[in-house]
Amino acid sequence: MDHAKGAQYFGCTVMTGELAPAKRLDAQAVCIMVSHRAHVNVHIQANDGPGMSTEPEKLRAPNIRDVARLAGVSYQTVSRVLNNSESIKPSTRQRVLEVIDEVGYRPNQAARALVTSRTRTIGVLSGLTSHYGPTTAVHAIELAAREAGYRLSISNTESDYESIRAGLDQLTGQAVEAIIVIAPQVRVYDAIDDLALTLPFVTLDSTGRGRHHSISVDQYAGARMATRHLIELGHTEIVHVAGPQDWIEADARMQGFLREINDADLYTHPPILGDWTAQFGYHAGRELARERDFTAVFCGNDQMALGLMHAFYDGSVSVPGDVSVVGFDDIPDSAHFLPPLTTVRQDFAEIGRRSVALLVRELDGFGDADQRQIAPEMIIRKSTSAPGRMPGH
Amino acid sequence: MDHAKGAQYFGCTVMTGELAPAKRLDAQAVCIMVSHRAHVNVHIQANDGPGMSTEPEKLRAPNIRDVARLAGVSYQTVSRVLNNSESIKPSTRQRVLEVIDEVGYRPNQAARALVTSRTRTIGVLSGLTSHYGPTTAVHAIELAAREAGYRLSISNTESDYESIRAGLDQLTGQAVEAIIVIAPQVRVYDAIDDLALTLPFVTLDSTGRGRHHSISVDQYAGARMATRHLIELGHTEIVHVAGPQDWIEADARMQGFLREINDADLYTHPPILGDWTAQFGYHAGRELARERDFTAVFCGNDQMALGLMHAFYDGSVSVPGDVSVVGFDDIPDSAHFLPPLTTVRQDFAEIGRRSVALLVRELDGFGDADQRQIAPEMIIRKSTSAPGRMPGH
DNA sequence: ACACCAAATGTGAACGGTCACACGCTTAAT
DNA sequence: ATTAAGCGTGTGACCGTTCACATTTGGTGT
Repeated sequence: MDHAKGAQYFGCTVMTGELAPAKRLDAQAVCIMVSHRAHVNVHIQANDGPGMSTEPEKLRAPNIRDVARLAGVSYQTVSRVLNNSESIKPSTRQRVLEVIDEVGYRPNQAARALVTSRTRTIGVLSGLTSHYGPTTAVHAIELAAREAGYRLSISNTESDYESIRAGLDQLTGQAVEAIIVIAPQVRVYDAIDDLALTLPFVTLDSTGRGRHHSISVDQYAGARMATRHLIELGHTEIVHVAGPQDWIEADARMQGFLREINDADLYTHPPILGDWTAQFGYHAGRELARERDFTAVFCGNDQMALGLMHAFYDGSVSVPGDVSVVGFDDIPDSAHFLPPLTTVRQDFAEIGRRSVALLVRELDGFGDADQRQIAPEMIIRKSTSAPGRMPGH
Repeated sequence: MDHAKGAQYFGCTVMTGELAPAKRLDAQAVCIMVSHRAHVNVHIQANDGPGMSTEPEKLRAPNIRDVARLAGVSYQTVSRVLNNSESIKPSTRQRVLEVIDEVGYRPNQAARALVTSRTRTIGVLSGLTSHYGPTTAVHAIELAAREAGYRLSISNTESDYESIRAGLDQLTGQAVEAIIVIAPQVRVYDAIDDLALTLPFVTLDSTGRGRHHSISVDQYAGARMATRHLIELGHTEIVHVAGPQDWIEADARMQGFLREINDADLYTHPPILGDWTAQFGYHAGRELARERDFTAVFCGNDQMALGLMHAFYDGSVSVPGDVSVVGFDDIPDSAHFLPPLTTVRQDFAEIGRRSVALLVRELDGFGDADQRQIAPEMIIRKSTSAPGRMPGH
């Protein structure tokens, strides 16, 4: 015999009469009341949507036992229907589903999580979420996760160690089942190590350093492609405007650049370390426009290339007439820069999708996980040409 | 007397000997075992971080009762400490906190949500999450929500009714306590109405239509500012390249434009309806470059302005020499377009913050909620000048 | 008619917290 | 001395679901 106080059902208080204050009506009595109430409820619902908003009393959403009573089965049977159990007679399943639909029953995720200790949540630790790359990846991740029956918990972070650690802490505190790290900074690894993270996680970087999973577009290869493109056009004096030193991607791109320069036996201009912004690109461009001891610039991303070209325009340095410029990322706008930017495209959405696939396979034990490195693609537009030649139009 | 099977504590199986298979050790016995285990655990932890990863058995995280036993208090006392209850002796609190720290206890959110029926989650329904505006807003929302002790659940959506409805459905299914809608499309309202949404929600649009909360930068005013700027420069033939018709913001901007044109008694060029992308702006620009029956263009956003200027460049239409161009949003890159774009800045982060503040006040009953409309700001750069005048440099 | 097996369904406990209330111990007021 | 009030703490029930196991049902072989 189970107990309760007040016994509110679908917003209707059922008085318990002579019973002690903390006693619930016995099962039979409730059953009768409930049938009645449910009937009323169905009517309300017809005019009023699934909510029971018009009832004045504090309302209570229907639960699995309510459904069970109305369908004339046990709560366990309802649970089995919800979990697509094999051993349910089709007619029973049908009836239960009808009731579920009728009363607008939604399973309580918290209760489910509590007993299964599975939250079906993937945590995303992301830095610079307002930039194109991370943003696109997160979007793809959300879609893929939903597809696989997971939800997302996103934690934005600054690049300092404390913030990263706090972010990870927040996620684990929410009992996420896996983590995707899109804050590809060196310090992330320290934080992960320090927390002795035991759940599956993926980082979206290209180094493959450490024994953890990582999925990414091959930054190193992309940088080599970009640099080789310039070399093949005939450039021998190439400057690299790089991303922040503590970003893994920035480092990988710089390594690719240096390798290619080295292989071609060219003079190595010291790279300029930037912060990914167009603003920085502009400042760098102002400086560079003064020197002019180069004929091409490889920028760590498209935004910096944009700022750079702006500064070159202001300084009457023609692109690509005087100087060729290559970017990285291929953000949607870069096709419309002036001149349209030659750049290296990376498929952010794809890495998002793959990282989810990988984690889901780890968590649920099935699904496909493909190879890890994704090839970048060289997009040749109008910001590059052979050195010394005037622009195409 | 409470019961359990197998009684695993911190990953160590405690054999129950003669007891029936489903009986837990009595409290006293567990207490002893636990003290021992906890001791071991503390040692492990010192080398190994808070996790108990090295234990071979299936592990179980410490719960409130484990903490209570180790601290020599009841679980209720621990609960009170967790919830910052007033009536706890400082020394007791201290002791409990020490144990919590020692064993690395984290409260189980699912259990808490189950009993309180509060998830402390705010749902975000967002369309086009990869665009600058929504993205920036979401980022700010995440920060503000975390600040206020809420987490986010994000659902991305297409612009069709079914997708919007599915998104809302997903969020309510997760029992979010409130919803922020950043998919400011007309159909959103239909979906909201149809679902008879009973929880607090905010839309980030400027119409203030309906009786719900909405927080936004005043799009209408912004569009008027932009248009007036052109008029004041002396333009009389102004074209508007608008956003998609079903976007509330696009409509508001168009209304502002039309109003200003009307007030100045100018000829009304029929607006061109676009899709926010630079690509569309380019196509529109190709067409417009052919006509040339105007001297200025007001674009619904910066991206379209970018594409437009690209097309103008290709068509040898000088900006601002032949045609002035104004954008909307002031994305970070627009200061480095060629020419740098005159545009209307709106503070996406601020609307994100305010919407959270509003909801938190509604949910928790305190906090400050400021006025709803936020003033946009006119940013004058180099893409506008008086008609017929040659570009500034 | 019988036991017997599989399929379909039901029962009790548990998950890890919070809430309402009860209880014991001081201290101040009668 | 007796009672009242209040602080600090403990107890039992409950939130809504799933799990392990128990029980019923219907069909079959002998």
